[in-house]
Amino acid sequence: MCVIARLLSSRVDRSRFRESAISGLYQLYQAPPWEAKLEHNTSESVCPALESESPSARPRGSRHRWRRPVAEPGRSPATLHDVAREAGVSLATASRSLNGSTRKVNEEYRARVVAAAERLGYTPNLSAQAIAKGSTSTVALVVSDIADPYFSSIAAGVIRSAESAGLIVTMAMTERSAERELELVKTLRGQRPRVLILSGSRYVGAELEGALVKELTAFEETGGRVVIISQRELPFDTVQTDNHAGAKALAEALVAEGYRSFAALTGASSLMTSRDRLSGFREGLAAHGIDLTDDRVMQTDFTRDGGYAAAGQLIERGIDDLDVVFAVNDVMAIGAMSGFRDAGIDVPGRLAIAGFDDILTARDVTPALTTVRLPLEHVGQAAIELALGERGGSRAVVTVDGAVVLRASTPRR
Amino acid sequence: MCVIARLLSSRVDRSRFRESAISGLYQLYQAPPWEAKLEHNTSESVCPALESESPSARPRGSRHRWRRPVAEPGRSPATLHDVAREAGVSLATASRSLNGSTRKVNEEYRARVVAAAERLGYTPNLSAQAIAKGSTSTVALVVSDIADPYFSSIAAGVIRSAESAGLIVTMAMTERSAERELELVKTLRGQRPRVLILSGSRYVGAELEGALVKELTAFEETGGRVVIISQRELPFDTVQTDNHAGAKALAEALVAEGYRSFAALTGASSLMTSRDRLSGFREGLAAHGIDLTDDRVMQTDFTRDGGYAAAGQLIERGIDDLDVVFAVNDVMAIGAMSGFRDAGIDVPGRLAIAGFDDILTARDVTPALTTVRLPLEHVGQAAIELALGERGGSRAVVTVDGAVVLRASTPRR
DNA sequence: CTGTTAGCGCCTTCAT
DNA sequence: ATGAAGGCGCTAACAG
Repeated sequence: MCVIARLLSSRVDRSRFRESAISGLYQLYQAPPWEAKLEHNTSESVCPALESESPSARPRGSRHRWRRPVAEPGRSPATLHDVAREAGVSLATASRSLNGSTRKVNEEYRARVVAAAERLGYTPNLSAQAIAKGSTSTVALVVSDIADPYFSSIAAGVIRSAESAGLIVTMAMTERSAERELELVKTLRGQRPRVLILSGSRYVGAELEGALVKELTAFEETGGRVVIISQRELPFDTVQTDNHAGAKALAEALVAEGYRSFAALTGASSLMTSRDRLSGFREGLAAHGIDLTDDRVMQTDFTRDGGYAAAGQLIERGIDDLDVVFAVNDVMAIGAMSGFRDAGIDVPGRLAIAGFDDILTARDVTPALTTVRLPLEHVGQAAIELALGERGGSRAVVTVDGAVVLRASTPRR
Repeated sequence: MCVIARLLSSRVDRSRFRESAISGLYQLYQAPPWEAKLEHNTSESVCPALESESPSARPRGSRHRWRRPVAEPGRSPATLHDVAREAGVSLATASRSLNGSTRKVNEEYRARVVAAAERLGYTPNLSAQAIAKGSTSTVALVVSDIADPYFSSIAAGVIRSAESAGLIVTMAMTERSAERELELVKTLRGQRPRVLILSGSRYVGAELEGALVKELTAFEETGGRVVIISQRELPFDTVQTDNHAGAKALAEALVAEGYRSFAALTGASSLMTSRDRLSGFREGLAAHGIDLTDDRVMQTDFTRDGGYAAAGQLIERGIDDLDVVFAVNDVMAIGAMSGFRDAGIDVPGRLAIAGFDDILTARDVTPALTTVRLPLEHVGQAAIELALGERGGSRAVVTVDGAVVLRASTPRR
């Protein structure tokens, strides 16, 4: 039988992981974080993939090893030099026929070189090329958390555009820490990327911001391009989302739909994105004479789990006087939705809910989520275009507007 | 008013985008793909973020430019040489005090160097370091589509682990094309990464596989590590998910829950992941004397939209004889769920549904999705550990098992 | 412990 | 059109 107890004791899978753990890193498997996440959803049961019933010949969840003709791993990659020698031409000719821009090389030689390269499995060493010509073809992208659909959509846009421009993308995660962000920027600068894109909310009154700006400025002064995605607080080219106007529009739309009593779920007060959206929402309500008082604003993590938790807080506070909850982003809204559902509160029957971003799954939850649509992939694309466009003597700011999307989570009332 | 017509004509946002489009790339904004996606969900209405009502001073959705003291962008980054000179020491000393492993340098000199570096905003050129010491500190990760939560979770695991090991991750997307995958591997090899991780389903009978294996083998023979995530078809270290057993377990669990009449949604028959899961599921049913005939297997895209479309196909075929639908992955299952919902079919009342993977949002849809849990972040982590572990004379295969998670989408019946 | 000097793999004038 | 040689930024022997 499949019982909750099995899951909560988390014995089931751990044993499997233990076996498959890489020596020396064993402790990493002791308490897999993904198991911890299960705690707030106790209405599920887990079956141990029925191994007990399938006495498979091959042991599962373990690490197998068998002989393989492994080559001496000391050999190093073929170099241009090797190719030139193999083709019986000079280094310069090889270089020219393989990567040189203006083809001024005898077709026969060229063919010989290409053949030799093919034979040797030659791939130009990008680092060497970078250092020789003094410029790379990489884009460095910094996001808060790639597992968050907001960022993964933006990243998809960035990567897609970058690739079609022949650029390689390197990515780093700040885990929403300003310190880490600064540190990452420093590290990434070492790559001498052509472009450095910083995605993720800016912080208010950030003391590290000075250092960050300094770092980014230095990068820009030495030929790099930086693009910020989110707020226009930093003095660099920016793709900005109009959080304030979007939230305001949403508020007004909700009022138009008949809602009168609001609550809001926000992230840390230091996150500008959260702040702007809340203030915009407030302003929209105020325009219709509705005051969103502080006791109706719950602050939690800017994440799905934060939203889930906030739902609990709100329930504790009492929801009798509410008819709709606005979460400053979709993942929070969806988390809250699950929270309400697990608490037996009907959405949207008892409480309507709205978010912001229009992440991919917003339309797949039930009820489908009312939100402010942001064309996330295009934001990423716009960032690349901005970076690759000619650099004017001035700063460029692209403002992307949101569009309110009313869905089933906020029915007319 | 906000009416569907506004959305379908897609005039609303396009005008905004037009303004914010980067010159020369205008056409990219002509028909934003994200608008196209709206078509199959006609039960929503979009408001134009009320700009008509807010005569804001600053024009929205446009590109602003204003003067900025832009430095001559010709300057190049400070080099170690510069630092050494500035500090009045030799190149070697500077190198040693900044990056050298064993600190064997006079504390006073060290301080001087560090100060000079700070003053000059020096950052070591990673390319130069790479080429000088003959090894980089990057991990190249290839995924099908980073916007897919399955891959973004794996990527998060990879990035997190890599970063804590001091490695930088570069990422590329195949968009599920075998050709592109091969091409990307060739390009990425040029980075001379320490590790090359290939994520995403393998293909059956892939004619390009030979070339891919050749490329990867060459990479490995010259000191690189390659790790495959998915199937064990390729002769390299692998983190494998036991798709067959997981799907089989799910099938048996569903039978145990009282289900008797099944349908399945699969991806392209060339995708091993899809194939394995289907065959496992079939086997699980067969064990209980249930035959999943071909007319009950719908083949579509391995994506959310594929699932959505398949729901339509299934409805057209008729669902009277079905009581549960198994989709070979969660995004398809969730897409199908939306498809059924939009068609007015009650899930799970009329039709139950189950997926595979346990992506983050599986528990947030309503009803929460029954699935086979895969510890995705840990898969990414395991890949890094495998790659960074000592290289044995043999191939390593880590098999990650799934655990059936029964949720509300498949109530006992 | 510090400085000098070769390279690392490649591109790019500069002659030829 | 081709080849020889210098240099990109840095590290790693090697002397001192």
